Amino acid sequence: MDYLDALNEPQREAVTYTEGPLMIIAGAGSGKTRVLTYRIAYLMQLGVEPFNILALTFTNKAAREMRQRIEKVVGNEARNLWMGTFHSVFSKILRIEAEKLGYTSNFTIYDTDDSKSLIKQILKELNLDDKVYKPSVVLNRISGAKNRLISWQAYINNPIFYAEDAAEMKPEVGKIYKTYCERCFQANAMDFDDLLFNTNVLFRNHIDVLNKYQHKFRYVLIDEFQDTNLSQYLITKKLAAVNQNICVVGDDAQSIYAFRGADIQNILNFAKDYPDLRTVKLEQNYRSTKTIVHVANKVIENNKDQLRKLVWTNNEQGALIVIIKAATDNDEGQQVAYSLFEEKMQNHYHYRDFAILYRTNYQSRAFEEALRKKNIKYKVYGGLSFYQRKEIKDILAYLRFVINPKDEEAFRRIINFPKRGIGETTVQKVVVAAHENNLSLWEVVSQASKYLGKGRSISPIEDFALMIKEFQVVVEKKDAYEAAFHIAKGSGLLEELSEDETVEGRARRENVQELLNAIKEFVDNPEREDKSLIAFLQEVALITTADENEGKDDDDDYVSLMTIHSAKGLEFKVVYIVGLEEDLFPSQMMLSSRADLEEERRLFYVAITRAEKKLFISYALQRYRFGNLRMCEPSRFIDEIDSQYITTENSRFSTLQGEKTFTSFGKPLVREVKDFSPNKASIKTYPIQNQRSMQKEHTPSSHFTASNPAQLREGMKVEHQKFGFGRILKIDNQGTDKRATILFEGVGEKTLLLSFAKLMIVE
DNA sequence: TCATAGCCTTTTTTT
DNA sequence: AAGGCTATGA
Repeated sequence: MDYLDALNEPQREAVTYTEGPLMIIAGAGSGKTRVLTYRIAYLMQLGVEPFNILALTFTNKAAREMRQRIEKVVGNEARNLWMGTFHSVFSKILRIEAEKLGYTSNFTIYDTDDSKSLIKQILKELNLDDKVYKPSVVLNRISGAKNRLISWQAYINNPIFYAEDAAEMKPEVGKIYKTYCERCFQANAMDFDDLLFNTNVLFRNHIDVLNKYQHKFRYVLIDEFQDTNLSQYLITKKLAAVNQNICVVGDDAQSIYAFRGADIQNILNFAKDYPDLRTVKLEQNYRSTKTIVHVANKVIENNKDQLRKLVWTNNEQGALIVIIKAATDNDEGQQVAYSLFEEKMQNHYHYRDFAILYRTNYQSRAFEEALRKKNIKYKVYGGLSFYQRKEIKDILAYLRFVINPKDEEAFRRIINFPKRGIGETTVQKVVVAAHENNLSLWEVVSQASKYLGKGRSISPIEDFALMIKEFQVVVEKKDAYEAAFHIAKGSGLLEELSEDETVEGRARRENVQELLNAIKEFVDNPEREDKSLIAFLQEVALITTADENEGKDDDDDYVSLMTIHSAKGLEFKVVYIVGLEEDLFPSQMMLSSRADLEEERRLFYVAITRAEKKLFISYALQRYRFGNLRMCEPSRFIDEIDSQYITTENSRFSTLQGEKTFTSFGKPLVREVKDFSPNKASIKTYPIQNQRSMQKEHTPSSHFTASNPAQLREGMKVEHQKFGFGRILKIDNQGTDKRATILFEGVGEKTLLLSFAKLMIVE
């Protein structure tokens, strides 16, 4: 245990104080992961069996990394630790105990899309307007209730909730909640929140089960405690009730998931639940320069709700924080790319030492373009996950349905895809028959002649039922990979894709192949005990973008582009926090819905503290948002930074002042910057040839329509700002809109509205 | 049942 | 800018 010598005093205590409740307040960069790793290793070296330790992390990735690090200290015994996210650990337990709750162990996990589509379905049935009851808003409300352990029964019986909903003109939310839960149950499905909610129900109603796990998990650890919700906290509290060996690690200053039900009060109130709680504060930062630590502290000081602690460091003073002012979002991209390259050259850094962090995913575009132009390798994290792609979801839906034929969302997805002549009317008939006879959709479909009588639509339905039954036999007999391959082929999905010879089509086929490979890997992994298709589907349902394509790159030297949320837990030598504009960061949603900005500020704090050596902050004065150009004001957060730590010397912004000719999209433009004081900047850009628009006042625009739509003809080669080169396949002329279907190289077909499309004729 | 023109909405972060 | 939804006609 010589690793103890390398730790500072509070760190050592955090590792070795093993008996009784412990709270570790770990400031940013204070060596939290190290402490957690050693703590678990230490426990094991004291003789605690790995299967008696439960460690809950925030992401699957964090769990995997920690397991590897522990393995380095204690060897492959670490494999037997119970370690993972709340959702993954308790979905496994629920699978074992499913019958006790009236589910079967092959239950489906509904993702957010499934939940939303089910809500849409329910709205239709209840005759409610989905513009008033926006599915995402309704789901949020339901999710919030579940996370606070408010059942639909409690919700309906509580006049306060009804009043709240009525005040928002949505009095029927309670009814939707009820129906939603009933339908999930009928479908033998749980959504993300159910995994936690039902675990609570299980432990409440089945004391014997609770006892079993209480004795099994002698030591419980929770990482990122500030981001747990009430439902999660109560689970762990119950589990730790016997042994009282609960250790939570967190930092209230980094609580950034309130929108998902995380409750910062959990960490603020923890001491009340455990009077003999031991608290350890890790306040020495080993990651960042003095400048960065100072600035971070200063920013977070503006929040009222917090535990007292002072993060400090012995590291060097370090460089000042550089503010980059840009004219437009594209200019911001270029300046950041330029600065990043300079920084790399001057300091002999690698690309992997850099991160560009933004508030929303769509902001990545400008940076991708600029980096690509400079031949800088980058990787965008987040956005659309592999498992959210249509072709993947289609296959998964087939697999889900074969495993759990009650899965209504999967049913709706596959019943007529690939097309087999079962339209909406027929599906409606099935639904009605199912309701009348109190059966599941599958029960009706599998005995179609009995419940649907005669009719034109009956034979395709019978064919469908036969196909699924055959798949079920295959799943029984073969391993997960062979079964999945058989289903992909037998369903007609592979054939459907094989007809598509566009670039996109080929990419889809590759994705399907990759999914099949993933299943094969799953089956071939010797460390895995449960190789069933059910196990695979459960794991896949809980995979997030942060967990994907680990170590699949031949070359891992690239700049990381991601949202601030997904940057939590990571560190980079040089960090660019971009898009620091009012309405964007802090987000407009926060500005309008809540008076205080504390969570947005914590988000800024998290972003700042990712940086080790140097921090850049950038903002643009004009930006495309929701399809149109807006003027932006610099974020109030910039003003909150201690001005003695700021420099703007690197900014190229001053060079934009006055009139300047530059090119955009191949054409020369004049840009005129009149006034660039932060609050009143005005920038105009116009095409140089167009004399008339130069004389006229017009809306500021950094782009212009390069081609008159009237000049476009089918067969022409064109260039689009975003999609690159393409050829016009077809122009539709009817109606008020003109649009063109264009095949873009490497992108596939896009249909664009010509009055908006920024197309340039190439030949 | 299916394809499509035209209209309408979107408008944050993610297990 | 782009995707979803609906009415319409084949």
